[in-house]
Amino acid sequence: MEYNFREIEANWRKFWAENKTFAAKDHSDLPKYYVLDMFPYPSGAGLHVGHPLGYIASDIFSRYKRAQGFNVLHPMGYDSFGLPAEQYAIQTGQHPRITTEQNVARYRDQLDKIGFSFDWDREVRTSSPEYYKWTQWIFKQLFNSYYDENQDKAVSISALIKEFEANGNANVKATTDYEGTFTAEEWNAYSEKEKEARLQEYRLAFLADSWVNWCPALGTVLANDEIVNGKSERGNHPVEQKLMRQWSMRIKAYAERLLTGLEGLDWTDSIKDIQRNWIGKSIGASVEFAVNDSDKKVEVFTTRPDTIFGVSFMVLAPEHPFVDEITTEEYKTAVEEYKASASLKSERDRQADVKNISGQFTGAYAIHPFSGEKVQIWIGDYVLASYGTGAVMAVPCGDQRDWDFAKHFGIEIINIFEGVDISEEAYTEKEGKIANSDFLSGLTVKKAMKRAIHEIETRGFGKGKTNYRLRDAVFSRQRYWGEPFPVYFQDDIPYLVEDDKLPITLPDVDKYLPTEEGEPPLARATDAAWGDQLQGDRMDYNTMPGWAGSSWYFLRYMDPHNENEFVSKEKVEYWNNVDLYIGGSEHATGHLLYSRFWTKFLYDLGYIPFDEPFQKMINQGMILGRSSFVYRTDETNQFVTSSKRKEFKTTPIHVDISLVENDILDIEAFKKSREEYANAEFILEDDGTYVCGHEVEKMSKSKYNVQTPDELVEKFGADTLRMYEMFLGPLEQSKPWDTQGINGVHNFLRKVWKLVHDRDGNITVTEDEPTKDALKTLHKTIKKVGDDLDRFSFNTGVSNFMICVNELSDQKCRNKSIIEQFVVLLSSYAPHICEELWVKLGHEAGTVGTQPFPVFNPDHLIEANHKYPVSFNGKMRFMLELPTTLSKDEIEKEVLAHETAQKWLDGNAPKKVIVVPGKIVNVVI
RNA sequence: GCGGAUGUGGUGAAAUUGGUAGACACGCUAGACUUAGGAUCUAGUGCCGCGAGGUGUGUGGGUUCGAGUCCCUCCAUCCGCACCA
Repeated sequence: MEYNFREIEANWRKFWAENKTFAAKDHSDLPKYYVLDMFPYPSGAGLHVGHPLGYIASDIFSRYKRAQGFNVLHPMGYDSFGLPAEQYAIQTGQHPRITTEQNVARYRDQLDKIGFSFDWDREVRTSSPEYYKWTQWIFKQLFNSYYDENQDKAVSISALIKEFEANGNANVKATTDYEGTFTAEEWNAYSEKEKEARLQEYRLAFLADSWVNWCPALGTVLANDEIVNGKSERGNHPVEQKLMRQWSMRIKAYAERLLTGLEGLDWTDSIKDIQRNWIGKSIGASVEFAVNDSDKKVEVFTTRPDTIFGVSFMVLAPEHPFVDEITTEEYKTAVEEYKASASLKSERDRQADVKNISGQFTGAYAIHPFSGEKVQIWIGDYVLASYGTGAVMAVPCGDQRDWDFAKHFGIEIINIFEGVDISEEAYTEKEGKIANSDFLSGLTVKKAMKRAIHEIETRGFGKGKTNYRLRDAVFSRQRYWGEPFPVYFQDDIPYLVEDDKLPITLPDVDKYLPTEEGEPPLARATDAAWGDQLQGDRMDYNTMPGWAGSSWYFLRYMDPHNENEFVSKEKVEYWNNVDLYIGGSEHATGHLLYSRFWTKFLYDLGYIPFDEPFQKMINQGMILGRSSFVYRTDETNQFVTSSKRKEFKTTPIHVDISLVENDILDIEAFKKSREEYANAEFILEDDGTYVCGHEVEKMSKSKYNVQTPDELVEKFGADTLRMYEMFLGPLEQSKPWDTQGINGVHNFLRKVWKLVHDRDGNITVTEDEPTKDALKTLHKTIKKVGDDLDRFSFNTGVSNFMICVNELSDQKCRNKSIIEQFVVLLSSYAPHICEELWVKLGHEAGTVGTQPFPVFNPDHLIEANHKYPVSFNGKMRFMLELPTTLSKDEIEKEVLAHETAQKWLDGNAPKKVIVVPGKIVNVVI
């Protein structure tokens, strides 16, 4: 009887679903292990073979952990709010909910076919009201909180209001955009609107007029991480800066904790570096420079306060608010012109155009706070308005950009470094000694920094300061298919909807487009559509961004049906954070940063007992497509086979990979595939076949190189697909998809089947004592497979199974106990066939997954002899089998006595002989 | 420019602490068998050479009895950041 994978797999899928074999228990004496996949956006295209790669790895690992005696949480869900469903709705008028449901059903069907051990009773969908009720609830907590820098955590805003009422903001140290001070009397005299406006500057979720990335083509604002090279990540549309009243998240408050928290995480260095870079911490000082003949003070941020005596001019960003006020009459026109030309350049152009030095003197002077000397104030577009204070103190001797600027405009360059030549370029090393700098002269850079900050602080014109590049995250989108805000407006003041009114569900609209006035689609909803959800003058028309729902979904899996809390304390305390997270690295600055932020926030409020969501993370590589090409002649419209294409002028054309097998084109199918090919002519290989060319590219519909898991499951079975995806190479690496090798893996499973069956399907296992060889093979495999799983080396795991089966087959092993343990070992990789064989070997159905992982016994690997590779000067010359009991000297004697050794020695005595018992022998001559 | 990752046969790759480079698989070559099946079996397959042998892990150097692995140099590819003060 042949290995009938179709029947076997269908049966076991049904069995697992009916028996809820993989349901995770919320209460258990077993230790817990939480394995999580990044949940997918259910797109209309369905899954291709690249998507399940990580899911297969995490599934194997989950099954392995179960075998090791862990209570494993391994859930799956859908990040089901998003743009494609909405774009489709705009085109067709079909509600995105319907599209989404269809796509989810398709995904589920595809996932089910691969035999994952997900606990489907815990499925979450970010677009379901039961789920986004709690996304809205978390938003409310953020709105109701501010960041207290004294306690270094988020605290309820009501505490802040009390403090304002009692003492104003004099004693408050909070993360805020508000820089002024007010007394209790002033606060209490504020109108409600004024109070709320002030509070907005403290809340962690707040409404503010801010410069946002507006994408006209998508009709919405975007967060910084949603912009790649100045274009929208989705659709590659242009993005412009626009001042808009938007919801934002004060993620800046968590900058330091997001940075230091990385240290304890088992993530790749590259992702950690990307996050560090994104947060962009720099330590230095803020210093005020008084403007001559003015009461204005220009604040600058510098990382090199030690070089303050090297300041020979200052540069403001052209957009700096002081520019107009300080510019002297004489320079008004020139400054205006410069500002105008700078504003014409987009941020991106300004960044691209690094080599062109430009700037304009304002006519104004600043007073150096220490020397009291007058320094020129310039404007220049190399200073960015959005970073630091939008102004720099220019130290040309120590900063290359300042040096270039000074050279270009002929400004004095003061050298404050001892024994360093700065005539050709600036000295940017943070080493050496400071000179020519009053009280800093003679100090090392390090000491001078401390001293400078100390002096700046004691003399009262600045303070030590840490700056972050991380910007607050824009949190509203002008879209339909997202979470509505639990917010209504009364007299333009935002109010939160009460908890018992949550969720605020999406109202129906007539069109999924902005209104004529440019309001978001939700503004189209009639009062009737809002129903009794409507409060105040109007509801908030924005929806939340894609990352809202995904920032906390890993918590909901722990308690997915809880109607009273987002997660119960008891359950989150048991499951704790994610032990292993598998997903792509493309979320480095988006999802992975925002989840960490929300986790820390919920931790601060005492709702969860951990402040990092994902302890260990593995980023799987991308699976690339292997495109096939036919070559059409430019003039005669013939198709030329690959080897002869150089004889003609041809254009390569993508051909659907389903029409190609082993690079050979199915000519008849090709002719039928498109009308224009129906009468195509071919120039063939000499053997009469048409051979296609190929190239490795990203998998995409337009390149006709998409391989779906469905067809492979149909052809070879899920177990083969699972093992083949793992066999392709290391999980983290990107690799091309190539179906050619899948036969090898399929044959392996057939060999496994044949270990247990004869040709007629009879079970052939014997119950005698296992042979030494079989025990050695098995235990070698137990050790290697276990070690490989522990280091997530899934590809070498597959090789080890193959080696094991090859050896057992060679040994004609039919021993039941050996085969049973092998089946248990293999069951995490190929669960269907192993369940089937397990039952055939006489065990209860569905229990192979709960068998303990086989225990490695090193005794079985002990050998009487070792085959020593004997090298001369490091080059292996021959093998010599010797008893392992021999001493070093005895080994040396045996080796040198060997006739091949005599040949290589050629009568000479060896200079030295290195013997590593049980390993190698090396003779030096 | 800065930071990170990766470079090994025709292909995907392996080599976990420095110890037989290329396991395992694909592909290919030759043969066997035939209940013609995406079957199985045998032998071979890094490169050069009939062979003995030589040579070989991106380049060049170093440490070592011994280097894919450790150190230095350079090159290529990919990813992230980039006038960040």
